[in-house]
Amino acid sequence: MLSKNQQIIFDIIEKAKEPIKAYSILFNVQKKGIKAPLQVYRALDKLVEIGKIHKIESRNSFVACKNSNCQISKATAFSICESCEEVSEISDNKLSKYLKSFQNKAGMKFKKYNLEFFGLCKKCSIK
Amino acid sequence: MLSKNQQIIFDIIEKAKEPIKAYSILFNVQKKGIKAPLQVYRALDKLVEIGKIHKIESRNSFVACKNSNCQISKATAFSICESCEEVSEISDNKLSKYLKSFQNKAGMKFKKYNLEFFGLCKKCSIK
DNA sequence: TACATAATGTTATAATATAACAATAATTAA
DNA sequence: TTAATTATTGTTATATTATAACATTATGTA
Ligand SMILES: [Zn+2]
Ligand SMILES: [Zn+2]
Ligand SMILES: [Zn+2]
Ligand SMILES: [Zn+2]
Repeated sequence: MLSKNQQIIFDIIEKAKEPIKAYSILFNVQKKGIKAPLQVYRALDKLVEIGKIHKIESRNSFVACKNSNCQISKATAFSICESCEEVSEISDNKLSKYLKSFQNKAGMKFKKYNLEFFGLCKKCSIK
Repeated sequence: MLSKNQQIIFDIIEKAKEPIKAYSILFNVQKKGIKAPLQVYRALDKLVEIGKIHKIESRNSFVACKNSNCQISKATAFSICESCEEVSEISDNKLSKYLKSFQNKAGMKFKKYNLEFFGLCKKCSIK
């Protein structure tokens, strides 16, 4: 169960349909009484922790999770268009299976990963 | 060929042997006459562009490239210890081959990717 | 030379994120 | 159901990361 602030902030992110930044969220929720950056960041931290949202690290922005399984596994993959900045979450069983079981040469076993692909989306590659 | 500032900043990063942050670099190069953040960020941008260094996006820090091939391909993968923050660049042909050729369902072809694995390094997993 | 491009220097400011402390709400254990 | 514990909230101040704008100098090239 999400707390009041968590729910407010999650709703904004989910409605956004595109990555949204913390201070843009803040601007959007000020009418609902959330006035300080920290209130936003705390909710974001929690939402990331429970897998309801993901942070797009290269863009410092946040999106709602579109899958069901990464809530547990913290295995995230995104495609990012370098022209229009469209971001979409990749859901590919083969890819996630491969990466989840990946072990590096030092024998380090990983608990989670984040993968960001960059390129041009369909629309932008036509232009 | 690196310019004067680029070389100074690259040397710092290479010597560091661990990810280093922009303002930490700035502190280290002030005795050499580089006084402003922008001077550091411009050199960093260029060094990232030519593949001499990589940015660890989840940590806002920079490391020298340990491979030879990602200078061209911009295909980067790192393992990050969540306890001691040790970062190492992964060099795994099978992995990079797989990811370079990855296509998502929308048929989007990618020019580059960045992958960050998180877990506990050998040392930290013993404790 | 003259033109273009890349790099530098400098000041100011924008954007992103956390520290520290106090109060309140929700959960759990006795 | 009271007490203890944990999670959440509110608030102010500040730290950290990054870029805008403009002027100047160096380097490469026709
Ligand atoms: Zn997800
Ligand atoms: Zn696009
Ligand atoms: Zn590299
Ligand atoms: Zn470690």
